Amino acid sequence: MIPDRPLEVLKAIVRDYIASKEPVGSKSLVERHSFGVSAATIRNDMAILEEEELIVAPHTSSGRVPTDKGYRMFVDQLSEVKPLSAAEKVAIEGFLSKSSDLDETLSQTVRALSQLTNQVALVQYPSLGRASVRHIEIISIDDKRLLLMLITDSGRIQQHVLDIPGGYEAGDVEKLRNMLNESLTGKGLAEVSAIAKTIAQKSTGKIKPLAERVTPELLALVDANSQEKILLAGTSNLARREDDFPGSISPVLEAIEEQVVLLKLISEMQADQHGVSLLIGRENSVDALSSTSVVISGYENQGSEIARVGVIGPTRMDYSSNIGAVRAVARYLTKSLGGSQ
Amino acid sequence: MIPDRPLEVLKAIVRDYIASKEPVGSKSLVERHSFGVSAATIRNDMAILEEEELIVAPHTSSGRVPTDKGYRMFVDQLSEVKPLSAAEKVAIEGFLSKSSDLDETLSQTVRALSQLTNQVALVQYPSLGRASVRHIEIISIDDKRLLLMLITDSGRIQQHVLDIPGGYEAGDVEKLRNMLNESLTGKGLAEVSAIAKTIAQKSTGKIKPLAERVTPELLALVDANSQEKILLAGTSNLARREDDFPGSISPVLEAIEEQVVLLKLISEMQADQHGVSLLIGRENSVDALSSTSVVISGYENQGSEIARVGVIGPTRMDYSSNIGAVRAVARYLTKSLGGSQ
DNA sequence: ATTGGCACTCAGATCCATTGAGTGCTAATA
DNA sequence: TATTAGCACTCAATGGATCTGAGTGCCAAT
Repeated sequence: MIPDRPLEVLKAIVRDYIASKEPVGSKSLVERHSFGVSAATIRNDMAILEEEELIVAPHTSSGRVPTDKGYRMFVDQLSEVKPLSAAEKVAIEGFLSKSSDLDETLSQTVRALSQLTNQVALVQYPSLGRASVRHIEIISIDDKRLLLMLITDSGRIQQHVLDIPGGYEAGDVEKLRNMLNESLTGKGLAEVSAIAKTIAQKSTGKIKPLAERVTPELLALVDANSQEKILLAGTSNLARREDDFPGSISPVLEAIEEQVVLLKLISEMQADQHGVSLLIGRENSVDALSSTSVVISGYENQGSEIARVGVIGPTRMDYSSNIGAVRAVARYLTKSLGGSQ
Repeated sequence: MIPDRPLEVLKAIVRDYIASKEPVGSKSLVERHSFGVSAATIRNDMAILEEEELIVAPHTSSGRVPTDKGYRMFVDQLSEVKPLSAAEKVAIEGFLSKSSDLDETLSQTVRALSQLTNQVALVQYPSLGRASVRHIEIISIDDKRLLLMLITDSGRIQQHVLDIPGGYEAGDVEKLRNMLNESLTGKGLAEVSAIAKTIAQKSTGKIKPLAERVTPELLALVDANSQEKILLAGTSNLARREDDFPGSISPVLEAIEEQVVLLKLISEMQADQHGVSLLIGRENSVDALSSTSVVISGYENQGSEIARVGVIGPTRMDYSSNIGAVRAVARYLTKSLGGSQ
């Protein structure tokens, strides 16, 4: 479709623009790269690119800037992404090796990724989807309160404090816990709801009131667990890129803080050839994010993809290194979760 | 010290400046407020205020702007703060009544506060200081892994997954848990360290290796618990106030994301007459925050102050309503924690 | 102590000329 | 046919120069 040299010109324009943040013109292009042709020829090529809407001129007589479509073609042409430096690898490993607690692992991961990329980093909590119950625990706190815990095989732990106004007996709690674990351990979260209800109904005698108090809370925990959640880090990195945003950054920050929106966005994305998924500029459906790009990869727990991790930044970002970093972090995360979780 | 009318003039200047964001001059002052004197007289008063460094002129011939010292005098003169509207009260109660889980309560509180004030809101997790062990739990996850939990009386729950490469026996775990709870429940966190070590030493036979594996992790949990932690919400509210900051907001955002700095800042603050503590502009020691003010109040759990909650925003903020909101939220939080935690 | 009057200041808006990077087009060239 | 040199043209950005008006400080009068 598009001849060879013009394509090279496009790549050069993207790279120069990312580096310099100035619209790039034919002359500076020929002197920075060795195309072996004159500026006039480059201009002809640029005319082709403009025809294809891959680049655009901010004003009649000035250099060109890549369009979303231009960036898209650029990344699709990327044959290899920038690998992490040894130092960066060490840094990630150091971050991730410290902990085997899911909360901590994720929060360290997201911080590491944001420092690595100088962008806003995000990580999605493992979603319930295929998660199942690993263990249910009921702990006595004092004579009128219990702590109910749900542990899923994705490593997520959720707890809730229950008031039992009438008090309870230790033996009953023990029995209920055993009942719950026997019937629920290993079951998918989706099944829990139905099973738990029958337990409440089937239980008899002294246990019944306790069961009827506990099971609804258990369901609430399952629900809370299915509420997808995102962890953010490095919001100020966006602010530092202030002038990459027309008008003000504030709507962008708002949109990013809006979990629901972000979740929808990243859950619709599908990995491409590099194991990462990209949305560039207006390719995403959120208006406030029309001048940002999102780089996402999935991470896995025990072989099945469970959630995503990535960065979000101005369209004018260094795609190559960001893709590399996101991919690497996703891999380390998978490794770290598979190993000790 | 400062005569009556000039003081009134100062208040008017602060209020007008907060509302209009423009330096305020003598003429607009006399027409917006009824001082019963002429502009020239106001000018004389303003000269006094300027002499006292309560106001300052951005450039030789323009209106005046309050200095940090001016804001300080203004808030110290505040006899009453703006009470919350009925709707706002309902909103807070709705937010807080939903949950008895500490994590959730705090995260909802901080979100509520940020929406109420349109500022960045922050809440400090209950600090260990006077916290003590409520319960220690060890849960079997599978045959090679245990989940260790520490629950403090401030309601904070901390957990960690332990690999036990050699496996373990259920009975041993049971015994160890009982030992730990007997000797540690009710003890202050500071004491835990010493006691736990003697347990590891005193334990004999089969339990010893397990105890030696578990107690260090328990200490690590205590340490993690003593790491103070802050929850933030509404960062984008700062961005919306962009032009209240000279240069760029990005260093401000960075400073706010720096937990250590913030913690130091708020832990040094002491409540004043309104039950709130204020730092205005350069009164705080963090350079990047020199054009922000911090409004903080303490909240309590079972009668003793345990941590703080507040907002941070541009010096040019509506002190009256922010103080009101922070104070109210702190009270609701205390109530909510005292009641169900 | 307060006020009207007045000369003075200075940030910000408006207008204008200049500059220069960059373009599109054309005619010549390989 | 693809490339190139040359040239006229465009237009954002820059830097005065000028104007305006809100606001001041000060003084003499009340």
